[in-house]
Amino acid sequence: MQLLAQFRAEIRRFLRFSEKAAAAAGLEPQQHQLLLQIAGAPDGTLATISHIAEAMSLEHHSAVELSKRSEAAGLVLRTPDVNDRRCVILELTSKGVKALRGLSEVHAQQLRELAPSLIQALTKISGAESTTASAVGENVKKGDRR
Amino acid sequence: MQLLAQFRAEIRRFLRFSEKAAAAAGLEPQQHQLLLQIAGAPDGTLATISHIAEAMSLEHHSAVELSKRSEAAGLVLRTPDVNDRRCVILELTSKGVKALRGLSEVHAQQLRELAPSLIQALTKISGAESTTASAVGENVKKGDRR
DNA sequence: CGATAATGTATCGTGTTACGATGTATTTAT
DNA sequence: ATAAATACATCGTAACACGATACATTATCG
Repeated sequence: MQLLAQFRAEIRRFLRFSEKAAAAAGLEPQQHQLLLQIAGAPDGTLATISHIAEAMSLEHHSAVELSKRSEAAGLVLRTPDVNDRRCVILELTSKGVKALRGLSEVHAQQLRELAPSLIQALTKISGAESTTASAVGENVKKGDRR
Repeated sequence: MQLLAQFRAEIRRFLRFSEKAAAAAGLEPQQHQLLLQIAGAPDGTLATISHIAEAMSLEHHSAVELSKRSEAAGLVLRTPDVNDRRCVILELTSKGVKALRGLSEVHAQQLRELAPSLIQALTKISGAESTTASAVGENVKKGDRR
């Protein structure tokens, strides 16, 4: 039980670090993720709205909105695909490239620090945590803590 | 570079699974996290607003608001601490306990499935990903994809 | 070949959530 | 006793995602 809680706290710490890093770089958190997924598109492919929606686990219209905000922020370029005129191709502007580079650096660094405890939590959970049925509500009577 | 993107996509998939699971149980995602962190408080301690804020990486006022919404939803109990009347103790209602139990079950299950690829991504990143400087913008000319 | 389905993107209104700024009550330190 | 620190609360604001809906383009099928 506490395993799950600890794992989530761990992940949340990472995400919160990420949010702050993005903000420090002048980006919204999701804009950073958009840049990352555009740059991280599989080799030989260009990012489309649908690809982003899939990679970011968003509905397509959320990806549309995100890409437009990011375009307005000068981070990405949206160009219609000439081959399939239903598609819109997303690419990074040089500003987007620079922002992403800096962010990727600190993120990789941070992940090197957090990886051990994350891996440990994951290992414990996938190994143990046979059931949660035992330990919900195993708290303590009011008064004797701290 | 793609390593980071893949790792984030992986995490996002898990979080999205979690959101859906919470919704299916009639909870908001953050309400679920609140329950989890209340139940997951360190042995011998009761959850306070500040503890939750710390565990969830939130500002205290966000934790206040979350706890109030969750109280209104009948999931948690907020009782003033008699020892330190600045504090508010958070506990699960039986409804909260039930919801959390079900959710923890499916989450542990899901994590057992996702753990391998998450661990793999983490390992690769903390090992390799020497620098991100190489592969930003290594995309492909428009036209030959898909 | 023309109607219909499927695909990809777009728009709008709505709700959740988190934050900063600010305020109040309680406890601790000097 | 007064100042400072701690813990919680309130309010206005903004990001973000979603469902519902719409429209254009491409695929498919009789």
